[in-house]
Amino acid sequence: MTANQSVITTPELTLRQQKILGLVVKTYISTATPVGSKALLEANDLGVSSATIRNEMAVLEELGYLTHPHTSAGRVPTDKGYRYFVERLIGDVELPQAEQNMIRHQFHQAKLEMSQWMQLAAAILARSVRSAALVTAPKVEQPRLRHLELISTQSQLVLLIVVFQGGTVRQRYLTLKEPMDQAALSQVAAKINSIGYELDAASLRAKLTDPTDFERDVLDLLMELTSGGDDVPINEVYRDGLTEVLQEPEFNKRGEANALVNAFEQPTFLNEVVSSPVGTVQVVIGGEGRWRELSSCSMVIARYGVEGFATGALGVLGPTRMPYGRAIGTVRYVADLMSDLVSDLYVD
Amino acid sequence: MTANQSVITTPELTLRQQKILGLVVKTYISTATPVGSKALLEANDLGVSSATIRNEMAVLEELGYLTHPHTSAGRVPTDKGYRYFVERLIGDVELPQAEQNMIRHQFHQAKLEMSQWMQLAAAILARSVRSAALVTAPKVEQPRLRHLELISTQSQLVLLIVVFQGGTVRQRYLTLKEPMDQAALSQVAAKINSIGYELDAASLRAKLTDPTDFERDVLDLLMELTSGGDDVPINEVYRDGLTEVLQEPEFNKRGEANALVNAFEQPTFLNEVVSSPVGTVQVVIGGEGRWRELSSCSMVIARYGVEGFATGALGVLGPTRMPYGRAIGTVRYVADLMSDLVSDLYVD
DNA sequence: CGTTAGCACTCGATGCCTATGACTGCTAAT
DNA sequence: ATTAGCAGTCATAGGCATCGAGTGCTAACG
Repeated sequence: MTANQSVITTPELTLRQQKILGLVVKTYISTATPVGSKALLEANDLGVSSATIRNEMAVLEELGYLTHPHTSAGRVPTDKGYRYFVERLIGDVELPQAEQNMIRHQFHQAKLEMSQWMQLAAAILARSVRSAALVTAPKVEQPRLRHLELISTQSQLVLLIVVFQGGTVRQRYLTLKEPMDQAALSQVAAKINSIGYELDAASLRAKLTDPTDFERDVLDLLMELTSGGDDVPINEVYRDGLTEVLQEPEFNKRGEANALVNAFEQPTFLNEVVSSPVGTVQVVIGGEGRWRELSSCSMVIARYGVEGFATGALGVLGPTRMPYGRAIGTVRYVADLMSDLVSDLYVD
Repeated sequence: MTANQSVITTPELTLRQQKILGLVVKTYISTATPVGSKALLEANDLGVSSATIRNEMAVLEELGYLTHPHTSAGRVPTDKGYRYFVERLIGDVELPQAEQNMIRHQFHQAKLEMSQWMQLAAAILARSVRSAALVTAPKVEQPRLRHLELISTQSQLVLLIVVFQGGTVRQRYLTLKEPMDQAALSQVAAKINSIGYELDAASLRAKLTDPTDFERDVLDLLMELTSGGDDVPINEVYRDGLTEVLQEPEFNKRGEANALVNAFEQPTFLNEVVSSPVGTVQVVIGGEGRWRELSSCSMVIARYGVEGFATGALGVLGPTRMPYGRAIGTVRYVADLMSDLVSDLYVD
């Protein structure tokens, strides 16, 4: 293997350049300061002098993988550099067995409740990757009715509670056009329960012939609740680790910190991931594509759950200077764990 | 009324001192820079010269109501100064009618769902006070059973869903010691539903004679869910406005910002308020008492709901340099609104 | 031709100095 | 009791020299 021979399908980078790029990325990720040729040489055993490294770095800069903050500073990876690192140089990202066990153990110890698991998942992601973590609740695709309850409150207000197959519960209040007592409400509920058991809202509507006005209202509400629509439960998001990630030096600057906090509070970017299949981990570096504001942030996200049945999203949000290996490994492992849980619990 | 005659029961401060203290607090709150004697004089029509104001300020400083960041700077209120301001000088804190209407209007426009109202309450608080807002879900004291559902999933796991009077829903998974099919589960659920309707968990246990092992497990879980215990739904907290409040100049310093973000993510201070009755607004300045870390933060919090039945907490968290008048007025108004909602919906 | 030693150069960071000016605190006069 | 006047204080900002990490270039080397 000669020096300028390239691996895989990367005609433009020599092996040595790859090695140097990888080392720069790794060093910068762990030290947070621009890395110079000399420092790189001292910490790692490359067979060459600092001058050679400087030359290679200059080439890597010309190719767009590295930059300089200013003339007399060391090199810093560009987004393209990180991207190359993630795609080709990162190697094995699987979590060590010991950590996998630890995580699995924590899940087994938690109380048997979805919300606890999601909170736990967020905590694990945050601590393991040292970044902000987000987990959304799994969303059932075609929820089938399990049980419906109509509860009268005062002032012509009725509380509707629906339990769907798999245990999703939704509730909503409903105003009555004319008063009804609890007995009448229970009767309607019983009727819908018997007709609609294990049906989705559309089938239920088709099957319920000649509904009263009130029954029609209830059905409309059911449709609305199951279609999802715009009321995607933005609150059903579990978060952790914001404090820790704000410690990172890149968030000294006011603007960067704000962009991060904003994204964390309004994680619209999680919708990005809906297009990808369950099980694949997506890496967005420096707010590629849209997400201009997140220029100094990266995210590693994945969907979890059972495709076509119930899926959610989870991931981490941190500086571009993120430990991508750990992040990808942890996100993948936790997503797989959560998928198993969903498959155990929701699919019956 | 002579100049050194005091109002109410404040023997130590003359009227003029009160006026000056009030002006200093107000000016500092709106400008965020230490206020000097001259600036104070120019903006307000006091009948005296700057030298007199300086003398009075020196007295106020000696009494502990004001400080100096350094010799050549203007005055800044101390926590004691803010406290005095809030207790005695603040005057009318009721929101103007127009704002009340606007807020009420927004509540009427929202979808009829408790979670939406809480999110809305947080949003209104955050925007109106320009600080971070927190709202916790109302917690029912002695929840009575409305409906219980047992749903079999694979792998000897049962999902238990309970609907309580008033619409609170809790769910939890339960492991079976030996397999049971859905029919058997439904039978148990039906039995508990018929016996326990409108009972609290303790009464239900008393009434259910000779329970099977599985029934006992279900009852234990019910007790655990209703006693609240340590699993106070820390996730059932609605938040808003963190981004905005982080813009305030006091959070330029890393440490202060972190303390705030921490408190916002883990709002243990909301437990502080459980001792106070519904309807009273509590003001904690500069992390008085415990909350040492929150030395540059203040909070204005209140409980809402129906005493002894279902109550939650809400409030705002911001810099000590907080518009206390608006904060108290808004928190009170929103808390009252939420109390009305709870009373309409939960009490039947 | 790739590699290397050596060296001039760049530029942020640091420290020191000197205004500048906003305020105070004091004193003496009113 | 109040006020005008003034000396004194101290954070802030700008100017300037120093330092040093790190680069880019050139010439020499194998």
